[in-house]
Amino acid sequence: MTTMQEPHDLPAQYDPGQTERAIYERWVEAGVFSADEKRSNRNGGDREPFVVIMPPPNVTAVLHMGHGLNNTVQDVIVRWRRMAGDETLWVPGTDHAGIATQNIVEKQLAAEGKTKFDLGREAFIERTVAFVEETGGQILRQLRAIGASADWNRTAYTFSPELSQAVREAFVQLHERGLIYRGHRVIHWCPRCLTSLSDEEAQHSEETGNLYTILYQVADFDGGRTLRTPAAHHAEGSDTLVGYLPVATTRPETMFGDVALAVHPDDERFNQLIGREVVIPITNIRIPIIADEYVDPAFGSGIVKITPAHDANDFEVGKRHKLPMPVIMAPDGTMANGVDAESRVPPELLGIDRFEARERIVRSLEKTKQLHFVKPHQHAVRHCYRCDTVVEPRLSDQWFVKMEPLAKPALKAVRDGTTRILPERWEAVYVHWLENIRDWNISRQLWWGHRIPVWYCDKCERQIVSRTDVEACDSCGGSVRQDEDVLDTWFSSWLFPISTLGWPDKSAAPLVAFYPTDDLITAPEILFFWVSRMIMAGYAFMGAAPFHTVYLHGTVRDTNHVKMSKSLGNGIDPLDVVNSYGADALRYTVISGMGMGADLTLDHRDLERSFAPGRNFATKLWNIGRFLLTNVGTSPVRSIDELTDAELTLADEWILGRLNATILESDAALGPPRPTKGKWRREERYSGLRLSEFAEAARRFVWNDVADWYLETTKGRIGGGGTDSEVARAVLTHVFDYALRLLHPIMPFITETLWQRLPFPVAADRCEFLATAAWPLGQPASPRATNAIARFDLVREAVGAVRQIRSDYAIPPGKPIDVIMQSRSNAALFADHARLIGQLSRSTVNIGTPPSDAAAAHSVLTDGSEVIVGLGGVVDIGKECGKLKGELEQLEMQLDTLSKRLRNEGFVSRAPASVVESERKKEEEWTRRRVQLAAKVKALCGG
RNA sequence: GGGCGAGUAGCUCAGUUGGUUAGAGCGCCUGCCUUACACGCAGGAUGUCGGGGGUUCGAGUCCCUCCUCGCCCACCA
Repeated sequence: MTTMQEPHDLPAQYDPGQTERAIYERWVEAGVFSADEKRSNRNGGDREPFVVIMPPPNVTAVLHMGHGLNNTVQDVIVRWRRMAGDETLWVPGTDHAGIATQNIVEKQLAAEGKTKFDLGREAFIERTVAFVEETGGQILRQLRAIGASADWNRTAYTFSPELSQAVREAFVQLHERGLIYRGHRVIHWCPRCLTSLSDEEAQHSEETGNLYTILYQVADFDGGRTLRTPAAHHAEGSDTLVGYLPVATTRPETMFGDVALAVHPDDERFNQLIGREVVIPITNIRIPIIADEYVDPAFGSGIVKITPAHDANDFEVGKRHKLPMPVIMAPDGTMANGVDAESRVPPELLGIDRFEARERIVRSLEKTKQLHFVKPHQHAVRHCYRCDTVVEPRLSDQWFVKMEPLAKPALKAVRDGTTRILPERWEAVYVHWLENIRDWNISRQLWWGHRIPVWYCDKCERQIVSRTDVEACDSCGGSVRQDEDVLDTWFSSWLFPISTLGWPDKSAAPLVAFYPTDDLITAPEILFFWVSRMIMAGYAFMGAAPFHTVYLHGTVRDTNHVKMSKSLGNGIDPLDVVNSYGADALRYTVISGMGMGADLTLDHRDLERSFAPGRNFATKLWNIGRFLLTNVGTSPVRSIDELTDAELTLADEWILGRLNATILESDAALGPPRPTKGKWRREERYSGLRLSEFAEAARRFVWNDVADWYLETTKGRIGGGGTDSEVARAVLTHVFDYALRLLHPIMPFITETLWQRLPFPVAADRCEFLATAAWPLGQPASPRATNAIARFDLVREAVGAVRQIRSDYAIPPGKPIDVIMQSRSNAALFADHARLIGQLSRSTVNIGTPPSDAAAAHSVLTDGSEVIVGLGGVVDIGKECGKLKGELEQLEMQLDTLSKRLRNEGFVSRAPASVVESERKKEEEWTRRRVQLAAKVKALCGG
C-alpha cells in the first residue's frame, strides 16, 4: 500500500513474483492506462495526444518471445510519453485470424473424426465462436504479466460487431469508387486450406526440384521421313529427334491442361511449325503450336507448354490467343476433370494427388521414352503461409481490390516525410513494393471471417453490394443469396487504426481525439501484409496517414540464428522468464540487447545466462533502494531546490551533473516524439527510438555513477546528523528518484515498487504513481557542472591509481597503506578530498613530499599529479625486488635476441615481410615494457 | 535473377558526420563473504575490426573487389 514502509520491510532479495501482479492491478484500478479523449488537444483538451495501435495478435495466440519483444518495445515508448505528459493511448486488440483460427478448429474436429462439412457452415462458425470465447484473448491477459500498459477498456477485436461494420463500410465504399471488382484469373490456391491466397500469402522458398523435358509428338508429321517413336530413336542411339518437340516443365502433371505449345515468333528453329499441332502424351489430345513473345528461346528447349488454368503466365498467353482453359485438378489438389476439361485427365489418374500423379506420369513417359531427360532444377516454389502446403495456381473467380490508386498517396507519404520508416533501409523496400503493386485478392473460400457483403438475385441475377443484410432483390424482389466467400483477414486488420477509434463514424470522439496515431511498432514480416495497407486505408478512408512513424524491430532468434518458434522447439516462453526473473529482467534484457532494427539472439537452453543482464540490474536497483532506505531512512528530505551551491560537496555536484547529462543522453536516444511541423525534416527523420542506447545511458548512470561512486561517498556523511548529512540525504534521494523515473519505461515494476517508498521532500507535489510522474527535464550543461565533473573525475582517477597499486603489489585488503599525493595544479583539490580518496581506496592519504624510503610505487594522473605509495612495511621489498629484477633480466635477454635478429640482414631479406613486420611490432612493445619495468625496479629497489 | 543487411574480444552486440590508447554485457583470470548487493566489489587478460586493393596526414568508419552468412523481392516454363 501507499503508506510509508520501514526500511526493513524490503526483503534482502527482490521477489518479482510477489510484487508485480499487485502493482499492475493498482495501476489498472487507478486508471493509469486509460486515455481520455477530452484531454486531447484535438478535442478541446490541453494535452498532446500520443497514440499507439497494438499489432493485434491472433485471437488464439499464446504469448511467445516475438510478442514479448514487440509489446515491450511499445510499452517502453508508451510509458515514456505518458510520463512526458502526453495524453497517451495504447489500443490493444486481437485478430480473428481467418485461416489460422479455422485451421485450429478443423484440427480439433479431425481429432473427433469429423470435418467442417459434417457440421455445416452455421454450426462450424458457432463452434469457432465458442472456441474463441473460451480460449481466445488469453494472450492479452498474458501481456499484462510483462507490464503492458494498454488501455484495456478499448480492447478491440476484428470480428466484433463494430469492427465488422467498419469492414462492410470499407468494402462498399471501395466498390462504389470502382476499386473493388470480381476477377476471373489464375490465383494462388492452397489445396489443404481449400482457399485462394493473396500474392503475399503465397510465400516463395527456394527448392531443388526437377526440370523434366517431355517429348510432344508433332501431329500428321510428313517431313518426308518416317516418323519414328522415341523408343526407336533410343534404340538406334540417335540424338536427332524427328517429329517430336522437347518441352521443359517442372510440373508434368499439368500437361493434361495444356492447350498449346508456344514458341517465340522469331525463333528460326521452330517458326515453320507455327500453326501445326502436337499431341499431348498419354492422352493424345491435339493442341496447336502458337507463337508468343512471352517465350524465351534461350531457356529450356525454347518451347513452352501452355496451361492457362494452372499458370498465371500461361493464363495471359491463353487470353491473348483466345485458348480454352481447362481445369484439370480438384480444389484439394487431386487430378480431376474440372471446368472445361471434359475427359482430359486419363481415368486411371482421376482422384490421384498431384504429386503422386506427377510420379506416375513420369514413369509412364519413361516407358514410351517420351521423357527426354530430367535434370535437377533450383526454383522458387510458393507455399501457403499458414500450412506450408505447396500452393497451386488455379483459375477461379475472386474479388480483388484495385491497388494502384490506393498506393499513390501511401507512396507519397513516405517520400515526402509524412510517414517515416525506421530503420531507414525499409523505406526502399516499401517504395519498391508499392511501385510494383498488384491487385489484392481479398476473397477466401473459408467460413471463418467477414462474409463478403454481396448478394446475388436468383431471379434477375442482379448483384447487390450492401452495408446491411439484403433480404430480397431490390430490383425484382426475387430471393437473394449472399456470396459464399469471406474476406481476407487482412482486410479487417488494415482498418485497425481507424476502426478501433470509431470509424466509420467520422465524428466519433476517439477518432477526433486520437487519429492520426503516432508510432506503429511491429516486425518487418508484416510490412506488406499490414503496415503498407494501413497507410493506404488511412488515406482512402480518412484522408490522412494513420501514423508518422513505423518502427520495425528485429526478430528473436536462437544462438544458431534460427527464428524462434514453438514448432521448432527453440522458443522461450516469456512467462517462464517472468516467473523466474521477473518482467523487468525480461524487458531490460530485450531492450538493452536490441540495436535499431537488429535481431535479438537468445539462448533458449540457458535462460539464466540469457536474462542475466536484466536480472542482475534489477537486483542492483533493489539493493541501491535498500541502502537508501536503510541509511537515508523514511523521514522527509530537504528539497533539492533549496540546497545552496556552498552546501554541496564536489561529489554532490558531480552526480547532479551526471544526472543532467544522463537525462540529455536519454532524450537524445529517444528522439523527438513527433515531427515538428507535420512532416519529418531531414535532420530529425532517422533520429530517435534508440532504445538500447537509452537503456545503456540509464544503466551506466545508476550502476557506474550512483552505485559505484556517489553512494560510496555518502557513507560516513549520512547519519552523522548536521547539514551535510541532510544534503547527502537530499541529493541521494533526488538522484535515485530521477534514475527511477528514467528507468521506469523499461523496468516499470521494480522502479514503481522502490519509488513508492522513497522519502520525498515534505513540499513535493508528489503524484500517486511513478507511472504518471513527470519525465525528468534536462538543462544545458552549466560551466560549473562541467567543472565539477572534471574535478571529481580527477579524484576518481586518484582512487583508481591507489587501487591499482594495491592490486599490483598484492597488498592485502585489510592492510592500511600510506599514500602521498603530489600535485602543483590541484593540490587543494586532493587536500580537500584526501579522506574521501582514502575511504574509497581503503588507504591513508596524505598530501606532501614523498617518503625518504626509496621503496615506493608511483602513478601519474592525467593532470600530472603523482600518487606515491611507500611500500616498505606492506610488501617484502627484498622479495618483490628479486621478482621484478628477474622479470627485467629475462625481458632484456629476449629483447636482445629479438633485436639481433632484426638487425640481421639475412633474416630481414629472406623472411616473409609479414613475419618481419610482426617481429618489429614485438620489439616496440617489449621495449616499452622494459622501460616501465626498469622504472619500477628503480623506484622499489633503488639505483 | 534483382535488392538489402551483416561479418569487431570466447559468446551476444555498440561503435553517430573518417581523428588520441576500438567499447559494453555475459564468460574468463587474480584477490576479496569491505555492515546495499557474491545476481556483488576491486583489479586484469583477450581484437591482423571477414580477405585483398585503393583514397587520405590519418580508415573499424569512405571507394573497388572477393569470400561467408542472413533477409526481402521476383511469372522464366
